[in-house]
Amino acid sequence: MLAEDDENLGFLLKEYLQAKEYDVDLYKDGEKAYKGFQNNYYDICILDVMMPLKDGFTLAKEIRMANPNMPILFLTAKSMKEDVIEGFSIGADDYMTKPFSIEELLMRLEAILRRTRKDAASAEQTLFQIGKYLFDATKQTLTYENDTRKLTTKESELLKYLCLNRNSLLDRNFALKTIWVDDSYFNARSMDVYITKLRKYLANDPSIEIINVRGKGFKMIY
Amino acid sequence: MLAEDDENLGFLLKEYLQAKEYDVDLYKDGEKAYKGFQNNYYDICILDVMMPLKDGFTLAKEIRMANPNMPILFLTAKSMKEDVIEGFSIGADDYMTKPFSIEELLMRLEAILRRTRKDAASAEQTLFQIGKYLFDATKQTLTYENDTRKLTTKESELLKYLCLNRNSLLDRNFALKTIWVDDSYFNARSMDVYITKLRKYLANDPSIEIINVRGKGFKMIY
DNA sequence: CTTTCGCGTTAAACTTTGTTAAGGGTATAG
DNA sequence: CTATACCCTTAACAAAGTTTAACGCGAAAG
Repeated sequence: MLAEDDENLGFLLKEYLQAKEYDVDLYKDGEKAYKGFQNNYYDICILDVMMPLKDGFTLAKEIRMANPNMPILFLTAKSMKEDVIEGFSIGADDYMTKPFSIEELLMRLEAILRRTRKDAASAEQTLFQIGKYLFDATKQTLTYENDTRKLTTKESELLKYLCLNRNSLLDRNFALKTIWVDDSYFNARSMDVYITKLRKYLANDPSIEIINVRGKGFKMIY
Repeated sequence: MLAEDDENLGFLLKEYLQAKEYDVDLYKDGEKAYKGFQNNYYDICILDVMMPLKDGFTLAKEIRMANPNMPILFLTAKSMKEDVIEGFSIGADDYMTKPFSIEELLMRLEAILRRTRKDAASAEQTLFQIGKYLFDATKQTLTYENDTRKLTTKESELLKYLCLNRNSLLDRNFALKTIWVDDSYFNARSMDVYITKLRKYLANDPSIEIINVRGKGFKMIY
């Protein structure tokens, strides 16, 4: 979503981004932009600050109210320090002052999308930072400072699912069915043994904990 | 991690960020920085581009090789368009040209951390100040002065709901259904046992009370 | 005033998990 | 073909978490 009241600049930006394979909707004032936002799903909002009817800061607040994670990039002639700071305090992801290089805008836009899409694509994630450890689920290695340890398949799978559920529960039966194929009593005990092993491996960083939730599963926090 | 060869600027930045409660390690050339990176866990890397021994771009490539998710912010006197573009192509999250406002740096840094920490922090409130106690619902810990006690899952859940209803009623049946899944007679008695436990844990600060509302539930006041 | 009911508290009973070590199977090297 | 190493499971006992039981008390109901 692109909200920009300067016709020339707005059109130019839209053309440029479309040439880069982005789908762009251009709105020429803050109110139209907000209506457009409500009726579409956008990956990112590029907002001019000074616009008729509703300014960019107000618009951004409303957008963030509706969707706290929506990436926002401000685009403005205001370069006063206070404005930049206001922009970021609203929760902007980036703030560019006119005149700017259109290529730089693209770069910044992609830097933001890279981050925000990573979370969505995280099912494929294979590299995890666990406190001071680095865990590579593909190579099945766990590194602490200079010390790299090779993990077995089961260790690695279990740790991966704990990572994917960071700070929330990894359901016991889910883990058993995915990693151990069936959730028998003995497999459950086997999983407990593996939890003990992982706790030992991760003991160097005391901020990492694998907490048991009785009857439900485990959660790893850090 | 802060890599900056200009002594004055480096020191100033470090001081400023430390005043904002960040832990900062300052490195004065690219090679020292890389060694530091390997031996520590950082949340973000702030890299000057022109540095002795190893420039910022090269350093960034090496860092990203080791950890593709590491947030990187470039800080540089180079404002040439090609440099900005090179910085972002390496995968930078932001790029600031000198001279810059130190407050803006902080804002941009926090915008990046906001995104990358999203899963950790955003979900819901997890930290509660209960009188002189500090309660962390994620870590399941209750701290009084220097003494930290680990809570069990049920203790922690119950205390969390008491906190969320501070000074107002936590409905008995609501708590039973959310924490104990069903509101049978025995579960209700179990909850009473837990209330007793929490009262004991919180006894050090007499201004905290968990008051029973006969037939309705409990309310915690402080 | 007496009875009933809900809650406070403690401790025992029961269930699940933690931990260590031994056993069993399979791949790899000699 | 045998020996070894490695991974995973099973066993056994210890420890922790949760529920149940029992008894006492005081407030509400009759």
